[in-house]
Amino acid sequence: MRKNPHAAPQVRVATSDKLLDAAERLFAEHGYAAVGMRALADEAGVNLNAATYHFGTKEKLYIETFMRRFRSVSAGRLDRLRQAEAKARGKGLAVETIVECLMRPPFQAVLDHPHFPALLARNLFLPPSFLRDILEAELQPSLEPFVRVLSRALPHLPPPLLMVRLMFSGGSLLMFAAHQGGAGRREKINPSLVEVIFKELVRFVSIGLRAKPTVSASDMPPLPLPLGTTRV
Amino acid sequence: MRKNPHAAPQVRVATSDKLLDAAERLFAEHGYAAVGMRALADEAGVNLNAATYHFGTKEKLYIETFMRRFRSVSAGRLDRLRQAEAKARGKGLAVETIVECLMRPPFQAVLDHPHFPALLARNLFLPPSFLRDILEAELQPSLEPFVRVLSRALPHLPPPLLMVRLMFSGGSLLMFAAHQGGAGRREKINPSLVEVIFKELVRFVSIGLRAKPTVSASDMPPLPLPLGTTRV
DNA sequence: CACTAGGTCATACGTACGTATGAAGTGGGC
DNA sequence: GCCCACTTCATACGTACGTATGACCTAGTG
Repeated sequence: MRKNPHAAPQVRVATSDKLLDAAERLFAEHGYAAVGMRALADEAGVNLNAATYHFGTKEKLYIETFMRRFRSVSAGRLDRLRQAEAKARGKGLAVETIVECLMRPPFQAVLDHPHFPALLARNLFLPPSFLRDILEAELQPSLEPFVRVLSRALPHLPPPLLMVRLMFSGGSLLMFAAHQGGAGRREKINPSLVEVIFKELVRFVSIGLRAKPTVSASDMPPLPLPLGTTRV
Repeated sequence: MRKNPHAAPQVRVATSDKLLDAAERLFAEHGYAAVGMRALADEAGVNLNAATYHFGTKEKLYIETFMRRFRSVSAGRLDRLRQAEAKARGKGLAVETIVECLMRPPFQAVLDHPHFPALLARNLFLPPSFLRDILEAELQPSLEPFVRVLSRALPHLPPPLLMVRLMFSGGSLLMFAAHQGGAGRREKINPSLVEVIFKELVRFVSIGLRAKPTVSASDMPPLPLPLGTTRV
């Protein structure tokens, strides 16, 4: 039972949510292996056994911690893209528009959730092994539509080169996230500047994507989609 | 004793080097906290106590593991920059030249040492707390000369904007490294393509750096050097 | 009221951790 | 041949880990 419907509705947070929030803080800061169940329980203010009860194992808690944010970013991206396509009414989308759809949701999440950036960098760059297949399975379909519309917007860019440049673009976003992220003592970027930086990011990436290719398609064999996670 | 001193001098690797190599493999793959001293000793084929004897603590071994690669990359960068400056004989350097000096050494290290990319991504994005100050102290002086020559090459770019774009650029490199890195089952990029990709990286970054700024210097307060490590 | 299911609790299990200790082995210089 | 500093070894210490167990508490339901 969660809450007496007649009592004053003073915020009564479910134990599992307390755990997810605490896990986000600690896992983002220190990584999966460095955080123990006792530290998690203490941070959440719940019993040691609560995590096992609600999530089964530490691994499942970790996965859920990341996935609840990841899913909402993916959904936001596809939403924006669909809206932009509806608005364009069949005409092709501009590169800037596509890049904005791609980058705004994670960028916003970085600003909304102070620990999301580290969580993102941790799991996109160097996920623990048990997360990799799960992540890849979620990542691929959420990116495929963007690759599709981008190759329409950039018909002269050989697809493998598009992939490489998208990889670079993702790195730029992730680097901002990593820099912005965390609760450490490094000064964050002035909040009034983040919109400027976002526009710069979109610009930096769009210009790079649009650069005239120096190699022809025939010089470049197809590449696997290079946007997934590092396989370490 | 392992070997007759009169026998053929089949490679006799020092224990401390065996440990550093094993540590590079394991730490890169799994991270600091996830690797135990026993796993390290086994991987290196040495006694459990060897790491403590040669390095003092696990933390010091980790630091040395990363720093021996990091130092050589930093030195390579400064070497190249100095050579380019000597060659230019006082004339300013082209952005492409500077970017090439900056990116070639880490790029080469990524190709030479299969575990360097993961090590790099791990420690630049999400270093364990005990590494942060050490890393920052080494990073700052090795990057300052590049910032200096870049602001000369891009006099119309407000310095804070240069910083932001350098952050994006570092992300692009790191993303390539992270993707290339690791011994996992993800297929690596075809070796014959890496030079093409490097040229693309330099091009992508140089074009982005050179883009005409959309904000004026006055709209942008100075930013701290945003190239260091994430503070999580 | 008793019963039940969902949730929380203290406690304990076996294992693995990083490090310390001191003995044993090693090769170079005399 | 012997000494010596250096290195390697087996073993053990105390602590922390992830998880399991079963008692207890707390509504909601008849």
